[in-house]
Amino acid sequence: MTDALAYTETEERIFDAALKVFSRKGKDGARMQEIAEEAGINKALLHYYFRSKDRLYRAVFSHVFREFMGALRDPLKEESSFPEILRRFIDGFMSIHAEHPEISRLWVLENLSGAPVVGPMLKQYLEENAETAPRLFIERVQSAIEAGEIRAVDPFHTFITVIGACVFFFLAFPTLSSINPMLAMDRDGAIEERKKHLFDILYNGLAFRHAPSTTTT
Amino acid sequence: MTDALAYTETEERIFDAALKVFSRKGKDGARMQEIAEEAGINKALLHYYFRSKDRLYRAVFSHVFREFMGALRDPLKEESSFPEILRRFIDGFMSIHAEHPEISRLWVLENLSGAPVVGPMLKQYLEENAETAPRLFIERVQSAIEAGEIRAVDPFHTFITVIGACVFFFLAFPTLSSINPMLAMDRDGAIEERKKHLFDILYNGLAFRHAPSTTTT
DNA sequence: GTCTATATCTCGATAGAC
DNA sequence: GTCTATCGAGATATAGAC
Repeated sequence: MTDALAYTETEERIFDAALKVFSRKGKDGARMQEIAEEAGINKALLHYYFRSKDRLYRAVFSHVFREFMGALRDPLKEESSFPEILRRFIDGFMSIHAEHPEISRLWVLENLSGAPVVGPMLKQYLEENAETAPRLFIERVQSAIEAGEIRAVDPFHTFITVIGACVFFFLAFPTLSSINPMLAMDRDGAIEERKKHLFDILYNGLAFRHAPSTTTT
Repeated sequence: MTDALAYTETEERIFDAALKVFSRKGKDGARMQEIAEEAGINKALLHYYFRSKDRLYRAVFSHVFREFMGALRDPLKEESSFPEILRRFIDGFMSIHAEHPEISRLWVLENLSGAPVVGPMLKQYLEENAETAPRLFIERVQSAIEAGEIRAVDPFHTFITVIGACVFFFLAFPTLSSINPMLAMDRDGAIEERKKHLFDILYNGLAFRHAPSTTTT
């Protein structure tokens, strides 16, 4: 995170620390003291830079929001075959999470407490932008159905299924590691395995079981 | 929740209220005052029954844990064909969440903060019980593969995918409703739609695309 | 068992020295 | 810009009346 922003070094340290703590405990559960320690400074400096806990949270969340929506969208704009798009979408999505699992943690925490910040933010984003990730994904699925490339599935539910199957791995990582300790022992290997599995099961789930029913015009 | 427990009526009210509040804000973010108001009593009574916030949280979580693991396991013990088992597993899992979305919220919150309570609890549960939901699910998938009923997928990743695709719908419900307002307008209908979609895409994802490669012996 | 009142502590936020 | 010290609100938890 905090890649290309007009932040000083200290602001970045605070920002990253806040992201980490907020994504573990949520806005209410997070402690300013813990964020300060994580950033290697003291509480007073947090307020010097961000005035209040609420402003700090909003700054963190809105930045993460924009980064995330952009990263989700980009692979969907490429011109490729449907399976190739799907593969890149899954790979990209998993890679973002591998590096920054905080993003969807923060997002889910928002949802659990009724989405007070992300709700209005997303509403505005969807109104102002034509090419958003969910819309593009749904359009891609619809085109593929119309072209006879995949079965007639519900595009929106397919979107939820793909996202959910990707994200859940990171959301439930500690529990899943308790069930299968190999996950924690070789996290990177498990993520690569998971990318392959996801494309395999999901594309197979979308594809026709026998031959395509229509010929492409 | 709180179905067949030796709790008084007041204890149940506290219990349900605590589950609700903990599942929205997490253990640290939850306020005893809010739990008391939700239960229609005052703070002092919470401490009378459960001594401390920590004990209340553990009581809530361990009960939810047992209920949940049992409900997950039951459909996997039935004697049926693989697709029928899968369908019942998905339907049952979705129905539990439709009625009690707090369960997986609480579980995910635990994971986000490093699983301090569920980690040891799950470890002990897996050691003491032979027939647990993850184990049974994996065994079912393995048997189906060996019988030539489905493709040779990774059973553990398949478990994660099925669970994740089910749970994410509830975890991200507010966000998904922003994208598609129909979800919130007809929640029950959307859940039934989702059950159908999930079985369709996941079973199709597991099945052979052409004919089974081996004949059953 | 259930309440009010209060003790004690922790948190977010600010004041002020450097 | 960065720190220490501290205020005041709000949190958990307890005491004690009924």
